Amino acid sequence: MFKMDKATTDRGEQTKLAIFESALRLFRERGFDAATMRDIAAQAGVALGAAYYYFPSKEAIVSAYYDIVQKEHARRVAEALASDHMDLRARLGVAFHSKLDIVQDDRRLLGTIFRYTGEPDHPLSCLGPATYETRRESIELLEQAIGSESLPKDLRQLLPIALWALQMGVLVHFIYDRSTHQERTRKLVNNALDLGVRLLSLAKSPLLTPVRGKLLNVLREADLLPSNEADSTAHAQIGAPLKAV
Amino acid sequence: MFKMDKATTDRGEQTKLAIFESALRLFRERGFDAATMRDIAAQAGVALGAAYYYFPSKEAIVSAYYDIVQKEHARRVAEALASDHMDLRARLGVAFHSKLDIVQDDRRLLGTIFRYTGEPDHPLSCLGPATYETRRESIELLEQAIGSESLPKDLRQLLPIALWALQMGVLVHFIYDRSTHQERTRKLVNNALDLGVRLLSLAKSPLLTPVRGKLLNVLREADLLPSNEADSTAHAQIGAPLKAV
DNA sequence: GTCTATACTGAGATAGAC
DNA sequence: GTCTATCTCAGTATAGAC
Repeated sequence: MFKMDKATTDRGEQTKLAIFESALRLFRERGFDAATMRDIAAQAGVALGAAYYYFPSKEAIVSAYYDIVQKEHARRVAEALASDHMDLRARLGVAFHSKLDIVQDDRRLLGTIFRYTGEPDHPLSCLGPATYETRRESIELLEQAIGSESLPKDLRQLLPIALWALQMGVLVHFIYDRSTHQERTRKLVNNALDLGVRLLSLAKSPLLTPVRGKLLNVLREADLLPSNEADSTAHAQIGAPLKAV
Repeated sequence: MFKMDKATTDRGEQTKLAIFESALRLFRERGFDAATMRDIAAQAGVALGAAYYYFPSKEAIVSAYYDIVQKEHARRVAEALASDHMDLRARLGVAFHSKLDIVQDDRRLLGTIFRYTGEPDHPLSCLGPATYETRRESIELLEQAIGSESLPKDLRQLLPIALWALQMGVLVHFIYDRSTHQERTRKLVNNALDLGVRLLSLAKSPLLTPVRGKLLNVLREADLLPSNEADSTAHAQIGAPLKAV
């Protein structure tokens, strides 16, 4: 399941993988904070320095984990979309549920993703410029799931980002969900998508074009959507999910 | 402006206040991470242990700060609502902007509020059970701002929580906002409230009663709203903003 | 380039003396 | 209530083996 990259030699790759897997094992057993870098290195059979040689910080390991989750997510969604012909609701269901399937056993680990939400300049800030690329891939995956559904232009721009926001919310709910196998979150996803698809049909109505326009303007002014004209000014980053700086 | 509580003696209160103010000063100067507990204690003229006697952790100081912010917020909103007769839009404007006024100079500090978002059991998790009381007060304040506006029962239940969620989002935007004096966030608040109040009139339409019902059900099933019948089962906490355990 | 071994710093947090 | 001493652990530094 796990394939790491960027270790230049074959042996390096082996070592990096060993460190990564040792870390994951300890994170799952004891939680992120209780697992020390020294234990991780020891369990992987390498010296402390080796761990830091491959991962600049403990959080970087979680970050690598999340990258792998994202890749696996993309793979599963692409596979599912290719094989079957599904309607929008079903395609979104696949996108949302497959994500949860992947992280099902790592909820505590997933939580650390949010640790730097409030620190825009931190390299691991989940809304910051440094994680722009990850965010973009995540949104593009949802665009794929939307596919060629017939939509007015404004909704086509809005929907992927709205879904991304929903997905972030779902992940938070997932982390807090104490029901067995997080069935509540699963239900939330299903209900939210059912309702969302229904609201989408409503929202498509030409009667609501002006309201949609207003909404888009609000989001654009807040940099939560890219503005249409090419503008070179650098603004806030939280949003600007489509902007790199 | 700052009044702390729970220091048993008068001298204790003095010390606690000194530590708190020293901490705030250093947080503002250097940021949360760069300000060490040792510096805070030194600046307050006490030993390290004294600082930990009054605040179990560095984050707890921020937590205390946020409690004070909340009290000040309640004061200002109550004052404004008492003096003038404003419409809903204006009242909500006061609620949202006065909050931003209070934290205007402490954006970096505010960010640490979100540090434990992903750790449900942490005492400072901003969505966890441990901060339930703070959350409830915050929602109640927004209920006051809604006041006696005529609303269908379901919207009356939904609106305060929706506004609270909006406020959290606004705070995140505020932290990431690089525009001068965070004027973008101010605009976002104004635009969002304009649009929101307009959508609210639309949403009140009896035609939409079934859709509203569906929405409420989704949220209730996810424990994002308290269920109507008294149920004794303890569920997820993220939501259940009205539940304590 | 890939590591080991070891030592060191800094800072959050705690124990126990007073 | 307050201080001093101490602990733990992330992270850095360095020097060198292969």
